[in-house]
Amino acid sequence: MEKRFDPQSYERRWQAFWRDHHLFRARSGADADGAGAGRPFCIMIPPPNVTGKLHIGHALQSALQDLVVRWKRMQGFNALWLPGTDHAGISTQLMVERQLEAEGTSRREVGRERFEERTWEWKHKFHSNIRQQLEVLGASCDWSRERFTLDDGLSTAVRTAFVRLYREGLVTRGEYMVNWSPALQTAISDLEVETREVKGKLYHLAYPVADSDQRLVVATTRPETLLGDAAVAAHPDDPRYRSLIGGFAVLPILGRLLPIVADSHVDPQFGTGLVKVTPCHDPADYEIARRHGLVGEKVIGPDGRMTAAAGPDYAGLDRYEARRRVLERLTADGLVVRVEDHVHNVGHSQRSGEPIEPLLSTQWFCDMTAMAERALEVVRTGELELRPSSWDKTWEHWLADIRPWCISRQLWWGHRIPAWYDRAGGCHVALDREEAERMAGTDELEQDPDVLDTWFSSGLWPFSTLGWPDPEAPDLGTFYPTDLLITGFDILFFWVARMTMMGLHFTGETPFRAVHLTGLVRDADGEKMSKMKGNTLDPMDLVEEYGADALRFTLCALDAPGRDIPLDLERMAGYRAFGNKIWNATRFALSRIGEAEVQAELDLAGLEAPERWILSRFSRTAEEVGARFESTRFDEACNRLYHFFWGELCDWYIEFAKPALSGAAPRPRVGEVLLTVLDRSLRLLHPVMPHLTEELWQRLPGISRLGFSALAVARYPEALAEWRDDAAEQTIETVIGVVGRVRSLRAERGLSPKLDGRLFLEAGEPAILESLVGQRALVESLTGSSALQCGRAGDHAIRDRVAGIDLALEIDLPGLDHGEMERLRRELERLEVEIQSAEGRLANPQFIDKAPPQVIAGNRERLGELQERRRLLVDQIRSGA
RNA sequence: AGGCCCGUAGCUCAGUUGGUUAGAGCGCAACGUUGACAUCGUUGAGGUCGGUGGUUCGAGCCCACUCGGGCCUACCA
Repeated sequence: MEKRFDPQSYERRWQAFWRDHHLFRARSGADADGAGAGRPFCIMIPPPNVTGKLHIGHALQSALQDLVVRWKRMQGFNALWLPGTDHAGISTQLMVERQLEAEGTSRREVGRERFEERTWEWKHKFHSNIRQQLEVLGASCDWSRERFTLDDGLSTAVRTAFVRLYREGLVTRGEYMVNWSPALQTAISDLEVETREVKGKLYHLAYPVADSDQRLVVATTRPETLLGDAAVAAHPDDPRYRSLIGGFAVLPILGRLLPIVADSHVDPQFGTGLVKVTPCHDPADYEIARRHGLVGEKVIGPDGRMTAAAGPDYAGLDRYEARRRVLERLTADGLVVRVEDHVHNVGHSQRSGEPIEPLLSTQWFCDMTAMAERALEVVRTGELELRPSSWDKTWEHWLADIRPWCISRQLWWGHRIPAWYDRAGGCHVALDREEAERMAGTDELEQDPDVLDTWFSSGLWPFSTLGWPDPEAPDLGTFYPTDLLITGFDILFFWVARMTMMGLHFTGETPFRAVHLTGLVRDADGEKMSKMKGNTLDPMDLVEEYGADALRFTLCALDAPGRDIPLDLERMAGYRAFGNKIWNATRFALSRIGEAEVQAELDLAGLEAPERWILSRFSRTAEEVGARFESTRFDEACNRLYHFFWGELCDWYIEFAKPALSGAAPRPRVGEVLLTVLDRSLRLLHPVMPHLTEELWQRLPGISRLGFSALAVARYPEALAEWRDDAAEQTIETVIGVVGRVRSLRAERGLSPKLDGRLFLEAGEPAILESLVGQRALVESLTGSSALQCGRAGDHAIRDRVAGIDLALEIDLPGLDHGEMERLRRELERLEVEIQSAEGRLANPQFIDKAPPQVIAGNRERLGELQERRRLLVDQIRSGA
């Protein structure tokens, strides 16, 4: 076996092996019902945007999903991890537009049809990228079931869903205030708006009162919208303006008369207590205007420029240029009373970054209230579990106050809205054009030019990918509802909530039983990764440097619930070293076990304590790891795997095995046990480190008789009651305690490990002493001592007490020097403090009265041990002095 | 404005239903290498758990207040 541990040398090979043997293909329909098919288990991938390459967040989620699906598969489940990609309307369109721009043309110039072709070409190119990257990570997806949100099946699902919602009256078309992105030239949903704090100005502007020489001062951050004002409003109880209500103000520049109205939305404390009302360009003003039956002018167009309604001086100007001009004019007219600095929140387009423009616009909306009600309920009842549950309140908060979802986008890349208009303006919503023509009674129809919000199709993902709306679809019957969703908290509302609502609405069931929400991957300093900062890590680079398994282990081990993930490369190097450890432990075993083979069933009869100990520890570990996988505590599962393999199997058991394997102190079937534990350990680790474990497992002698074609489909280990052995654990724990203490004693005194020492067990419970003597060979070899015996050592021996045993190390050494004396005195002081506190506690009648008996007994035992150590220490100091 | 999360060793983080002796990895120090692994081994130093008060026989863990950091939701022009 190669001495060097080199993940690059085998990772791709096993990916190809798994793929070529179709090990990850799930069974459905009649095939899944057959004997031995296993219960179905399904995870849907959060489909990455087809535009890009995978980032580290994808790597995290893929590592976790793959862990779960591999684990379930090894448990005998008919496990499906369904992969796919999302067409990602806006970002894909932007990329292709950028490409066209580089070619000196534009989407409008090439036309819709050609543009869509170009985008499909783009899609094909990047799509294979993503698939390949997932494979490099070791993802055990069922590629035969791969889906794309724009493929035929999913498009049918999207149209079906839209038509049904329309016929149910939940999807409607109408003119409302929407978030408009002037850069993208499309409406966007509330979720795609990100509020940022902006340092701006608050302008106090004077509006003359009609038929009076009075002036009203309004405060606004957006003077340019004045051109579209429809009123001036004050709070009804504001005494300053009460007398003016019902009168009129004169709109500066344009000279229009504006009614002065009372509306309780106005905050008398803010600004001047007077608001200019611009119904078409401010959501709050829109509401005020609606309440008072006012209409306003649209003075800003979809392109962010002023419209003709703004008057000839401003028409065609950019909104910010118009602001400057309006201010100039007002200043000249002496109407700018005051300008204050003002920090306020402004909505920005998440995609394109520019301030969004609230605009009155005709769009398609989906009423979410009823669906949200059910989504709330399933979390309340536990039918759907959010992990960690701290997200429950956020879920409540958002869903309880949900507003209509603007689902139409003025884009070209996406699902075209299945609505057709006849010449008379009649709207026909249908599954396809033919149906629409039948409904309209004419073929002179024009399809709505808009497409649907990308998240509309993503919202159907858990069932559209399985064949919905076909009720007979075999995959749907077998795998829906799915079991677990693993995704980032950042798309809880965008995606998880919408899938839940749509799933409940269309299938009557929650699309998954649990959602595991991951944090954000940050750099080692906890900074958010961003291209701007240049601190991004490309998972493919990390695979190259550390191997996919180390990357996976790191990501899984850092996935603590409700926390972001600080990705520390030193830590990843540590887990690569863990791989090296596993590699070398296996290499050691293979070189020393002679004819031994892995056993399917281990005969426990006649095994000695070290063997019984490691089997018992393994069984316990398997139980703990399984429980933590089940509860998606991947961090804890990984820590246990790490500590078992390194801290127990390598640090102790292999050391115990050495004298036995070398023949110095033979024990029955030690090679067999070592190999079998190794086999089971590799299985246990496989879901996290699939490549390394497969590579090593395939080399173990005897695996061909286990009946598995690969580790990836071997049986996952479970806790075995017959492997549990408390007596062996107790014995070996004592050995470990004694060995550790003797090593400390030597190290503290600076005694070379080569100096032979004679180890005496001076006192202790006879049974424990006996079991320890039974492990004489181990204790001697691990402490560098000889002649382990019960009995009294010479006066100058070093003495200590551990695990109820008084031990003494007799070694030919010079007397204690001053420094060592000091150290012993400090140790004594420390002991005194602890003894005092333990005594105090035990002397407290209330403690004795109320604490549970085990706690009291534990304290007593500990006090005894402390007192005994004190006695030995005092002796030591006396004899040294 | 409302909600959520975090503050534990030099760094990054664990710490289950409160049980008295707070853990890990990395880093650091000393020692160790012909026989699995220097991507290693052994030993060690280092925290009183952001602060204050409370509940309790007992608090890192529960409660209140408070300071600091982060995030989300929200139409104050």
